[in-house]
Amino acid sequence: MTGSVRDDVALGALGESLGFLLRLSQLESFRDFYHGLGDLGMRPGEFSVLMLIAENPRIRQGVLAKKLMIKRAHMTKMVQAMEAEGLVGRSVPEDDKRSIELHLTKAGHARIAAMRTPFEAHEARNLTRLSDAELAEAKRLLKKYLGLPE
Amino acid sequence: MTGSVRDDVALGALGESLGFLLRLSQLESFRDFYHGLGDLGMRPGEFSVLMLIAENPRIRQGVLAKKLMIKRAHMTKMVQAMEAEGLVGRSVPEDDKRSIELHLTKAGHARIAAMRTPFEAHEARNLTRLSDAELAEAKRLLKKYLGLPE
DNA sequence: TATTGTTATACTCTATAACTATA
DNA sequence: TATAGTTATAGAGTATAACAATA
Repeated sequence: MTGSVRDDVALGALGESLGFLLRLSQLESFRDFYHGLGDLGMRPGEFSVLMLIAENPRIRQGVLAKKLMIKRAHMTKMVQAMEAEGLVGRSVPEDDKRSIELHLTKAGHARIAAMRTPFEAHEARNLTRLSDAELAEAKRLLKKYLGLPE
Repeated sequence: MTGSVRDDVALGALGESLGFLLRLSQLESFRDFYHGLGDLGMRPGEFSVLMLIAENPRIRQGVLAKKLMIKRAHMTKMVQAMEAEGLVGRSVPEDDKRSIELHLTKAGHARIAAMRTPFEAHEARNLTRLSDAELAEAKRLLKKYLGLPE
């Protein structure tokens, strides 16, 4: 039996640290993501890349990397893996031949479509402890913290 | 010059995802942590371990690992490194010789004391975009999301 | 000169399983 | 048998620097 010893832990100043709370919350959220979408063979980071390409066809790798706070070197590997999987296509634009534009293949769109319902279920699960209003307020505050538009 | 192309990116459904917002917010917060405390040779995770040991003398490794959502195998390595640095001491309690109790050494306490002011400055920096009241509300909501006491 | 994407390297973090010693 | 910590291994994420092609 677990918890028999005494595992109530005082958090002290850490319990009032935004960064600490963000870290734990993010781990909790990712855990739920894997719980609901793990079988679909996609991690949160990959999912976000796919979603952003879908929303922004012909987006460039560097722009995508910056937006997702992923290093360009890492983005290269992710995108190459997704291209090998047949989810993403790449093309060099005429106006800047250094860069690479990304788009979803048919399979990429299908993958997103397949994940949509379990993803929404995952999002809905966040309501177990937070009310609708609280969840909305939490999102609003995080967006403001990030400097994102309302 | 950066931003000359057009790097306004539509987030779509992702922009309304709590997990996605948590992820970006956490990265932003950690970035600031490194900016303010990086020179002190301690990462956010190590700092949280040190703080929790300080708050809970004689805490057991497994309890600490569970609270911080760190795998026990990883916690072993972290604690060993901190012991090698002379920050943490370990002892086997009489009542359960399988387990290990942790405490801070004098150097460990000194390290925390040295980090206190820059850590508070880091926390204060979170107020640049959020008001006092908003920051407090954000923390309250995250704690509730985590199932932590008020 | 600066930027885009690439490659290579190293380190951290995570996940898993097998192991030991205790319970 | 179950649990606490350890070890080993593999994979994923991150950071950095050097490079080629292009701007």
